[in-house]
This record gives sequence, structure tokens and C-alpha cells, in this order.
Amino acid sequence: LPRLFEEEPRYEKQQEEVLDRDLMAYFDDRMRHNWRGPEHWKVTAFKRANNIDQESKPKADTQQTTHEKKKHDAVVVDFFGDDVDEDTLFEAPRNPSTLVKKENSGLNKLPDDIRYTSSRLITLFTKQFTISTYSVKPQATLTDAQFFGDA
Amino acid sequence: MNQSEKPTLKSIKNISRTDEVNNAMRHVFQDAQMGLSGHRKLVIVLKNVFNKSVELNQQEYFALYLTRIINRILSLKKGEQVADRIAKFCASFIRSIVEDEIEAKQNKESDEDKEEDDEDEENESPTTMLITYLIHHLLRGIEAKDKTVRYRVVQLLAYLVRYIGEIDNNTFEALYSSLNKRLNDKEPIVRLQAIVAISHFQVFNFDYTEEESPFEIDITNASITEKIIHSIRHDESAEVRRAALLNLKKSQATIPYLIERARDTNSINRRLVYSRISRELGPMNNIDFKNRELLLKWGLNDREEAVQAAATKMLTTHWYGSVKEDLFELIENLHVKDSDIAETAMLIFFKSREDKLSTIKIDEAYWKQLSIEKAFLMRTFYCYCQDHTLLELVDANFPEAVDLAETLEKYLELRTKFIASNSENIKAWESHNEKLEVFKNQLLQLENTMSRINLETETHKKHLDAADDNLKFLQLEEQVSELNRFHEEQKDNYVPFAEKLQDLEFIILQLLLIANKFDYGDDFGRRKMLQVIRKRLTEDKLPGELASIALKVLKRISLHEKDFIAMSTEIITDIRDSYDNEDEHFHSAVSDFDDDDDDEEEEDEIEQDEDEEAKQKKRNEPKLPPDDIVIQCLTMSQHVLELIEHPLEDYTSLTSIYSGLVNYAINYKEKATLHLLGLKCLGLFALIDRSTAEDAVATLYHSMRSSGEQVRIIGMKAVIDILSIHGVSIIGTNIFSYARLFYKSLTNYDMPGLQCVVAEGLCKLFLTDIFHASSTSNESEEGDNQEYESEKQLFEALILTYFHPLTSKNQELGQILSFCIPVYAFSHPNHQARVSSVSGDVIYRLFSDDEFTHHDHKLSATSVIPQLIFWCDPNNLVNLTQFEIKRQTSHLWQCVYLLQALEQDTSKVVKRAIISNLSKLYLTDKLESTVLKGLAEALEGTKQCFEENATIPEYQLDKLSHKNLDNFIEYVNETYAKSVEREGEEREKSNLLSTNSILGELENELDTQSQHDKSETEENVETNEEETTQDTDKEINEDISDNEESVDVEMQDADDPVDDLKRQQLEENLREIDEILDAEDSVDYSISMEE
DNA sequence: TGGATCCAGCTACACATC
DNA sequence: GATGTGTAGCTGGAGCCC
Repeated sequence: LPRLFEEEPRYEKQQEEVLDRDLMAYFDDRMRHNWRGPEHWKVTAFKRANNIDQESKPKADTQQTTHEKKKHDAVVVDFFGDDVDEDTLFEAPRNPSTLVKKENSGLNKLPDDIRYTSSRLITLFTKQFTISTYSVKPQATLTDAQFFGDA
Repeated sequence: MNQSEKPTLKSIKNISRTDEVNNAMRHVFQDAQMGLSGHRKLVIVLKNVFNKSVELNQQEYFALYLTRIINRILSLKKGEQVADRIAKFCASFIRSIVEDEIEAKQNKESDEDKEEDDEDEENESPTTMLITYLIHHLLRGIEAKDKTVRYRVVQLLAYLVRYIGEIDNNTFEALYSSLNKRLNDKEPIVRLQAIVAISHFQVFNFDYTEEESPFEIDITNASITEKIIHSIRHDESAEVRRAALLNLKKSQATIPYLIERARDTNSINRRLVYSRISRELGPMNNIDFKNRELLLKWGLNDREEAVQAAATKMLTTHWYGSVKEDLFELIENLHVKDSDIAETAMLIFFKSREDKLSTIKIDEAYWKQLSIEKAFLMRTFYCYCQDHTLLELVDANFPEAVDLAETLEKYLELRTKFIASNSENIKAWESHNEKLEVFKNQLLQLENTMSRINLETETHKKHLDAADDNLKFLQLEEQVSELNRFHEEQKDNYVPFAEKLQDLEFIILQLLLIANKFDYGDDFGRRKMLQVIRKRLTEDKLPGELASIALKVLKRISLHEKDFIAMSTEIITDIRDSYDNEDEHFHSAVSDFDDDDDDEEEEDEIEQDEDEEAKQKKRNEPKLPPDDIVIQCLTMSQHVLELIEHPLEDYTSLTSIYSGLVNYAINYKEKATLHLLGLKCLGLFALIDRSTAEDAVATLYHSMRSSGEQVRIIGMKAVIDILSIHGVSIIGTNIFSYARLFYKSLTNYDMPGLQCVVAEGLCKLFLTDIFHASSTSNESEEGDNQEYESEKQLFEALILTYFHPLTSKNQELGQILSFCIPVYAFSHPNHQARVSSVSGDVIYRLFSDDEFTHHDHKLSATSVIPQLIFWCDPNNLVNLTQFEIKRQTSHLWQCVYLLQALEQDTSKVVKRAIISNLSKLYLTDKLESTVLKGLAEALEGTKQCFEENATIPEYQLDKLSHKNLDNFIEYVNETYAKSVEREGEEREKSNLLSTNSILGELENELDTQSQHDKSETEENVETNEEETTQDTDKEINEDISDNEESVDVEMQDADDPVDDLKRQQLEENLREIDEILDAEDSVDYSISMEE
């Protein structure tokens, strides 16, 4: 893929394809999640964009301490100790309704997935024909990082 | 025995006091908590202690001590190993004593056979006593305040309920109703355990149809299943639903609910349906076709790879295995004729079972005698081999072209004969079809009328009584039920015939699909195929899908496009001519329409003369050809036009026939099929001929304005396609009308289908820069600006539609925009700049404009803002090097617009959301120091604004927001400092010594420049021609949305390539930032800032 | 068993409501 | 003032694969 190593963006003449094959595959992949609309949108590749708290944490260290902590934390019950006060243990809530969840009428199902693809985005509605771009601008291609990274 | 001595079997024998029992028990549990491995031994020890207590007649003390021991683990949180082990240990112990008791009973029973029966049936056994005691104890805590206590209680009960066969009815009733209540516990972990517990009751028999139920509450197997089903569907916790999924009894009655979870929002649950539940359901035939189809459709298309993989495995391993690896049986079960997923399933099968490809053998005998399954396998196998260039398999299995053509001909001939020998059935079908047509016509007319009434109501503010039309709708409903009766009435005659015909046509379709991909190496075969296709297309009156594929084959085997057009024209002419003998009028009718062409072209004004139209119709009335012929010709024309790739040049034959047919059809507004086909063909025709397109857009525009959703969708698709092919110039100076139409359609939530089309269409036009290509057009400056404003408003409307509360009701629209908006933004820096330029307006309007705020379920600022920021993040741009990404200004500009929204009268929630998201903006020291400086100053201004308004509640920030804002300001200042430093170093290295003097000159020049043009990014440098003053902007700024005038704080993209005026650009940018922020107080925001 | 991933719960805080 | 609700960021557990 020689294109990857070209430094300058390529400026294309009119009537070129909007997205090339690689780019379509790239977008189809990237848009795989977050298809359900704004209320279900989640940040995915956001960390990379966040340049403020970018100091890399010494991961190994923290991991070890948590690991150790986990081991040490193991609780052992003393069955010879004083008995638990049952009145406290079984104490009822002041308002019993706080134990009840609100009724949910939803079905917890995904909506029908129309599986929108980039090929549909660059194809006409009424026939199988790819739309061309009208402007004079560099044709979109993947950046190196995108190709080697998440692409 | 003292506390330090652990009990042994021997020491237990010596126990004589209850405190010794207690001590022994504590020891056992002290050990049991350490691990599962010792449990077997400890169970024996504890059992001995229990038996000893029974022996001493102190079993109630044993029970008491046991509950005290258990109390100690009830407050241990979920995940605490110790508590889990103790719970398991209790379960093991209870199981063990229950088993012992059963064994003892059996032994006793066999003894009793010899002796007389005892009387102790009535008495409660020590084991039952213990279990009952334990249950009552635990039930005391089942409604405890502490969720952990409830969790542990229900967990223990879930273990115990497996061994409760002997408990009394009252205890059971108390247990059952308490557990039932926990199905609605606030805490998911409690509900989950309650599901597990209640699931065990499914195996009990609560059949009280013969006898009276011993329970006072409703306990039946059906009610238990019902409760689990309620949880599997409605519980909002994925883990609870999972527990219900895994524990619900698998039966024909529950299958639909199990299958339904293949669409669960949780991907683990979906995967489980395929990996585990499907196996538990047994052979694929245990599930009916409809549900199998759903499973495949959902699973093979799932967004999660893991789910897809599990679904693939289910198909290719479990189901395939369940039909003993018989591929034909598998295909038979797929019901290929009625299935939408069979093809995908087959291709996935081939891909994941490549080992089976070589076992497929297709010889002469095979393809000479095709069943639908054989034909389907042959076709999908062929397509798979072709797509994966498995040419050896193709050569080994598939016939020569000439044989394929002959086979195809054979089946086509079979079809013709079959139809000919069933004329009665055909008549029945035709008459049914006629009724159907009448129905469609009425529906379309009614839809159009309703739409017109709505339009008139809106435009003239008249209230029209639509009662009449409602009545008509009711009448139509009656017709629907009548039409639906057809299949019922024709059960014996037509239905079997239709099925057989469909089988034949399905086989033909498979052959055509092969022919469409076939390698016509030998010319003899090609010519044979050509002959078959041409003949059959002309003579056979093939149904839509077959005709469409046949035409594709024709195109494939034609010499070139011109040849294809000539042949198809001839075919359509022949179809028409075949009826010439029967109806002389038809030919002349078409000629007449040709003559009408001129009239038509004159008619592209907005107001069409209804009388003239009617007159024209009348004139044509006597020459009417049979509708079905016209429809057939038009359908063929549509398919032909769909296949033409090149602009129309001198295909006059095509022009004369199609423009005649098309105009004829369009005028028949009361004939649905004809009218809609006419519009489709008009649109398609316009795509290959610019002059047709010019008229077509006007015709389509009028049709849309006065019609219902069906017509509008067809019209909208056509218009957008025409714009995609010919550009905006095709609509001349009328851009405003069209923009308004687009806007109205986009925001018309009564026509959800139309919304989808226009949203997708606008995205296409923006993505391809067909919209916003103003710099290349030759329109006047004013025209340019109007176009620009219309497009800007449309773009903002698209973004607003994505976030609109009502869009959650139009799933398809949401999905389209979820895909298209980010693709648009990420595909070019200019696109990203455009998104950032509307960010401020979007936020302001979403959270302050009544249009958006008065709905329920509206989105929060904390979810909207990160999305806007994500779309504008330069890291998401394609096409750029890391260096270029670091120099992108989209986030910087977005920041300016966000600050603007921050300083406006937005609510506190919005302000906080903006501030907390500022840290997500990607601003680097590779940006020019001048713009960073501008941003830093803007931020100071914002800070000041907050100080000045400190008395207003909205401007009183909480601690965290203060900190976040200060951190961000500091970050920008640091970045600015670094940038200055970097530029200094670069200047030193650079030998371009004249930079300063150039800058000086430019600064002077800047002062004289007009004050309102804005530009974006280094690549885009504004040219003088594009300058406009603020005043001109306002004068021509008509608002397509009927709202107040829109604010003109906008960056204007220019498409000129990079030149060496970067410095000027940067100065501009800096000035921009100042201006935008200064303007806040004085500018009259369109988005009406109601006080 | 360990690693990667996703999800849900936890905590701290702000704010609304009773 | 107590209580409930909503949010952000973190963390640990669950289910899976190898």
C-alpha cells in the first residue's frame, strides 16, 4: 500500500470517488458500535484525543499493590466471637417501599438494525451507482496511525 | 472438649451437652470457610454432631446454633469468598442429611413391607425440622434494610429450596411469596438470587386441576413460569435476565421468550442464546421456522463479533450436526424460498466449513433435475466459488454456458406451460390483483388528499374537516379484510398452484443469478444465452424480480451499453407491439404523448393548471392501453434505466418510448402503481439526461408538495439522486425552495420514512460537497450567499435532528444519522470545521429552544457535548499525518463556540457540562501561537463574564467546575507558551528572514479589510471575491425554518488550495475570535434569546 | 491459569425534594 | 437536614478465550 507512505495529501480532480475501499472498510468498522443513536452513544477512542492528563501512570506498580491488597483483604470470620445481634441484622427499613424497584415496561431489546454502511452512503437511492465528489480537495485516505492502530 | 480442640468423630461420640454441640459446630464452620476442598469431610463431621444432638434430643439447639453461625455471614458483601463457601457448605450439609433421610426411609419402607406400618408418618423428622427452622429464620431477614443481608438470605434460600420436599404448606407458602416479592427487589443481586431460587420450583408439580389447591395464594407451574418470563423480558439488569434465561425451563411454550433474548441489549446474553440455549433446545427442528429464521437473522448480523461467531457455530456445528451433516436437509430447514437470511447463512457456512466444499458434487444429473434446495445450493456455491476465485471447484462442478442456457430455457418453458394449463387460476389471480390495484389507488388518493388538507391547513390556517376522509379510511379497512380473504378462499385451487409456480420461478431465479455471474468464455454459449433471455423477456411476461435479473444478464452478455439499450428497447417495443393487434390505440397513444412533451416542458411553473390537466387526461382517455401492459413496459424501463451507467447521448429510441410512457403514467395520479412507476422512471431518466433532469426536478417538486408520503419518498429520492449526479446548478436559482422542502421533510415526524430519505440524502450531498461547493459555482455573490445560508441551516437541522427528542421514536432516522454524521465529519477537515461552526448554535437551541425542551426523554447536555466534541476531534480525521493532526484548528474553533454558548443565557447544567468537557479538546503547541493567544484571551473574557455576572445563579459555578475551568485556562496558557517557544526555535532555524516584514505589511492590510469574513485552517485561505459584509448577510439571510433570523457567527470554508498567505490567515483567525466574543452582547441571535 | 474485554457498581459530589 | 437522584471517573468482577 504505497499510499501510506506518501507525505503530501493527494489532490484529486473533480468527479472522484468520495471514499475509497480502505476508507469504507475503516468507517464501517469504526461505526460498528454507536449505531443506536445519540442516547446510546459512548466514547470509545477518546483517550487518544485527551491530551491533558496524558502522563502515563506507572502501571506495574499500582497493579502489584492492588494485587497484594486483594490477597491480604481476604476476610476470615471468627465463629467463636460474640453472636450477631439479630434485631440489627434483620432491621427493616423505615419505608418498606424503598426495597422495591420501579416497574420497567421496556423489553430490553435492541431495535431493528438497519445495518447502514458506507457503501450505501455513497450510492444513489434509485440505482446502483456510486456518487462522485464535486469539490477539488484531497481524496480521503487513512492516516498512518489509523491504519496501523485501530483500523 | 474445649474451644481449641477440633471435633473428631470420636470426640463427638462423647458429647453430652449443648455447649459442646455449639463448640463443635463453630469449629466445623471455622474450617469450612477456608476452602471447598475440606467440605466433604466437614459435612460428615457436622452430620455426626447433628445426629448426636438428635440422639440427645437437642436438635432444636443444633438448629439454633446453626442460625447463629449463619448470621455471621449474612452481612458479608457479594463476592466475599468466605460467605460463599459457608453458603455452599450449608447446602452440602443439608443435601447430605436429606439424602441420608431418604435412604433411611427407603430402607424402612422395605422393612415395613415385612412388618406393620409405623405411625411416625405424622411426625416431623429432625431433618425437616431443621430445614423448616432454617427457612423461618432466613425469612426474618428477607426484607432487611441491608441489601447484603437480603442478598445472602436469598442466596441461602436458593441453595435450600432444592431440598425442601418435605416442608409444610404454610412454610412453603411463606417462602414462595417472600421470594416472589424479591423478584422486584431494588437490588439486582437480590433479584438474581430470587430468580435462581424460584426456578427450582419449576420442577415441582403444582397441578391442582383434579384436587383443590392446598395453598391460599396462586401457586401453579404456569404462574411460576410467567414470573420468570416477566423477569427475562422486563428486568433492567442484564445479569438478572441472564439468570432467567439460563434457568427458565426449556419447552415449546418458552422458546419464543428464549429466542427473543437473541436481541437482548446485553451482548453476553445474546451470545448465550447461541452458545448455550440453542444447544439445550436440541435439534434445529425443535424450533419452528419463524424462530430459526429470527435466530439466524439476528445472530449472523449481530454487531458483536463474539455473538456472530456463536451464531455461526450454532449453524455450522450444532444445527448441521443435528441433521446428521446432510446439507440438503439443512437447506430444507432454512426454507430458502421464504427466507431472507438463507443466502447469508449459506455463504457463512461455506466460509466456516471450507472442509465441506470438496464434498459438494454437482454433475449433469444434478442440474438437469433441480429442486429448490438443489438450485439454491448450486447458486450459492457458485457465487461463493466465484467470489473466492475457487476456479477449480467451478470447473469441476459447473456446466458450459450453452448447457446453462439450455437448462434455463427448459425451466422457463416449464413455467410457460404450467401457466397455460392453469388458466382458471390465473384468472382468479388476475381478478384479485385488479381489486388490489383499486385498493392501492384509493389508498394513494386518500393519502394525497390528507396531505393536501394538512398543507392547506398549515398555509391558510384553515381548519378543514377531515371526517369524510376518516370515513374513507374505515371503508378501506374493510377492503383489506376482504382482500385478505382471497388466500383463505382459494386454499384448494389457487394456493397450491401459486406455490408450485413460485417453486419454478425460484429455480429460474437461481439459474439467472448464476448466469449473471457466469464466465462466458465461449461465444457459442453466450449467444445461446442471449437468445434465451431476449426471447423470454419479450414473450414470457416475467415477474418483476426475474425480469430485473434477466435484464442484468442481458447487460452482461451484451457487447456494450449501447447494444444493451438497443436490445432492451426492442424488447419493450415488442411487448407493446404484441398488443397492437388487440388494441390499436396504444401505439398512437404513445405517439401522442411524445407530442405532449412540449406542453409538459412549459408546465414547470409552480401552479399547475388543474383544468388543463384534466382536459389532457380526457383527450387521452379513449386511447387507453391496458394498464397491465403499460405497467409491464414501465417496470422493464425502470430496470433498464437502473442499469445504464453512462449519460444519454443519441439513444433517441429510448427517449421516444420512455418519455411517452413516463409522462403518460405520471398524469394518472389516481392509478397508484402506474403513477408511482412513472415518477420512478422520470427520476431515473433524469439521471442520464441533463435536460430531462431540469424539467424533472420541477415536476417532482410539485408532486411532492401535493402528495402523501409514498409519492414524497419517491420524489425525494429522485431529486436527491438528480442533485448527486448533476449538481446544485440543476435547480437554478431555486435553491431556497428546495432547501425549504428538505427542511420541512426532515422535521416532519408524521412522515418517518420521508425523514429517513431526506436525512440520508442530505448527508450524501454534504459528504460529496455537492452542497457547499459554492466557491466553484458561477452564481452571483448574492445567490452564493443565499445558497450558503440555506445549506448552513440545513446542516444545522441535520445535527439537531440527530439530537431531537422525537428522533428516538424514529429508529431508522437515528441510525442513519449515527453513521452519516461522524463519517461526514471525519472525512475532511472542512467537514469537521463545519460541524464545529454549528456547535454553539446546536447547544444553545437544544437546551434553550422550546422546540426541543418541551419533550420528554430529551438528551442531557452531558451526553450531547461529548459527541459534538468527538466529531470535531482532529485525531479522528482520516487523510492526515500526525503532524497535520496536531495543527488542526477544528477543536480550537469549537472551543470558541462553546465559550460563546457558555457566556449566553444557558442553564447552569449546560454551563457545567461545557466546562467539564473542555479538557477533551485537542489543542497542541503545534498550533500557531497567534490563535492560541486569541483563545487564551477569549478564556480570560469568559472568566471575566462569570465574575461580572456572579450575582446571577446560572453563573455561580460549583467548586469542581471552577477548578476545571481554571485548569483548562492554565493548560491553554501553557500550550501557548510552548507554541511561542517552538516558533522562536523554528524562526532561528529558518532562513526565511523576511517573515517579519511580510507580517508587518499584512497587518496594515488587515486594517482596511472588511470585518466579517472568516476562514478555516491553513489549507483554506479566503479570497477577496468571497468577502461579504455583515449587512449583506443579514439582508439576504432568509430563514428556511421559519424561525427568526439566524445568527451569523460562522466560519466560511473556502476550497482553494494552500497558498502562502498563512500569516494573513492567522491574523484573521485571531481577529475572529475577538469578534465572535465581542459580538455576543450586540448580535441579534436568530435562535431567539427569549428573556 | 492468565489475559483481554465489557459492564456495573462504588464513591464523591452537586443538587432537588420532602 | 435527611433523603433521593444524577454524574464522572475509577475499579473490580464476570464471562470468554487460549
